[in-house]
Amino acid sequence: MKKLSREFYDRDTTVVAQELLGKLLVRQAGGVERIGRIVEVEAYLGEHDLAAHSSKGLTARTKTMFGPPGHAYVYFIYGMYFCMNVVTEGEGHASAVLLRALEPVKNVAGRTQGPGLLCRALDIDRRLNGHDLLSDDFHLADPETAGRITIVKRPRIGVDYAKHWARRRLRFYLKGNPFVSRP
DNA sequence: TGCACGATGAAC
DNA sequence: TTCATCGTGCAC
Repeated sequence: MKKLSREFYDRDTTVVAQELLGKLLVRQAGGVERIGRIVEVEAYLGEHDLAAHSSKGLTARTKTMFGPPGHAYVYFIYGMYFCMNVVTEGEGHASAVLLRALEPVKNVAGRTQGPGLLCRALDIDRRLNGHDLLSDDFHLADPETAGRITIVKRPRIGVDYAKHWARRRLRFYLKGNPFVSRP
């Protein structure tokens, strides 16, 4: 189980998003190591992408997205949930990949089908915004047990306000996986 | 300084 | 389809 490198994240966001499928999210908190396999993601392609928070420009909230790759962008939404992203590409590109669903692997209690639920299950909240994903307590890893997978491409969820960007198929998930939030 | 609304999830 | 619940961005 090898930790993903900085270089992995510093590439085209649609490529990183698809390659994240099947990877492991590792979170250590309170002496417990929790692990989930990524089965659904969405790519957010920078300042031009009207669905991306970074389309508002550099603000206190979007600061992490504008930062270096390989860091977590965690935000609070609808007054009750947190969502976790992985920052991609070079500093200033303001792109990221939203983790939408996990398949439980180790010490995962509660459901993980959806961005808000997976954060709750893995104890991910605002404290982890900007956290380096090459750290020991919070990172992604390669399971190195690669099997054949088929990737399904669909429009992103909940971004109908984003004009033509709403139509683009930037949501990726593992075909047939029962933990995908909205197959 | 106020206010509309959101990269959600659950209930009805 | 409605609602819980609050931070963010933008209008005033």
